Amino acid sequence: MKIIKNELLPSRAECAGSLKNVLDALYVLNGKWKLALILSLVQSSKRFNEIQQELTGISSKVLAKELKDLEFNDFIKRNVYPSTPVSIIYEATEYSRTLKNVLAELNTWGEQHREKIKQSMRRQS
Amino acid sequence: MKIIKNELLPSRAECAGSLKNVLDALYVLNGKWKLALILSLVQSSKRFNEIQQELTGISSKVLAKELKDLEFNDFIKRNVYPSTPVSIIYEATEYSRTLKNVLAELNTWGEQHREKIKQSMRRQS
DNA sequence: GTGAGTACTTACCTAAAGGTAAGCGGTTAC
DNA sequence: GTAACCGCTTACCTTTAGGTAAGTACTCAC
Repeated sequence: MKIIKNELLPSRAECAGSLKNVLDALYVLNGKWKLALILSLVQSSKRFNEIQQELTGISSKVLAKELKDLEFNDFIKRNVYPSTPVSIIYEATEYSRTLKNVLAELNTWGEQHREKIKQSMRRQS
Repeated sequence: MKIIKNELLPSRAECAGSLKNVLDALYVLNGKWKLALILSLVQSSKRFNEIQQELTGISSKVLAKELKDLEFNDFIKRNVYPSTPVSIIYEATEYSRTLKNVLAELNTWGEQHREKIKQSMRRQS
């Protein structure tokens, strides 16, 4: 196999750049729950138990950990309202809204993907 | 805190739906390398060693596993060319190209995010 | 004071992800 | 023959994610 080298092509550096960008994005957005959690709070602010009900399957331990992590990374804000009893509301920050397009695309793709899986299951049976 | 229930709001079901979509998408695209690997092969078909060089840090074991996984899920195709010695070229399928928008958004966001991190590092020092 | 709800924390455990290093079967170049 | 390159595989080990179950500190309703 011949490999044609063309150092003048601008694509090489661009490709490496986009690869790095995606890798960097994945680094903060990793894990099973992070993006779903951000999406949930972008849709509306919620309390701990409300989130746990919406993200069925997440344990309180993992939820607490992820919330701390997201707060540390400036994706969400933890608001304590001094009512009696105190209510704690988690809300998405402006920064997490910069993920709007990413989330929208993942939403679209996830829907299509589920359709595809369904159809390949039908074909199998 | 008063919770105003409004079952007529269409958003509730839509939110749950988009959450499910995102969760489904993340289910197949999980892991440290999967999306980067797809991106790399969407940009151009490559051989095993070429991929390993581009995704600096990935071990041959993990790369082999991820490639098998992605092939099984129809994201990539493994082509064996019977030249001497045989050359094995991995290429992205049409299906992996449906991730184009997702990857583009992750690319954009990842770049912005790195900028943000850089600036907050400067502020700290 | 008993039970329930809120927002967690803690201890414990398992499974999976992922890394290291070595090897292997083939080919090719010297 | 031997060294090197390709495309992996294997054995081994560490780290991490993530789950379970219980508990805690507080408040409120009854």
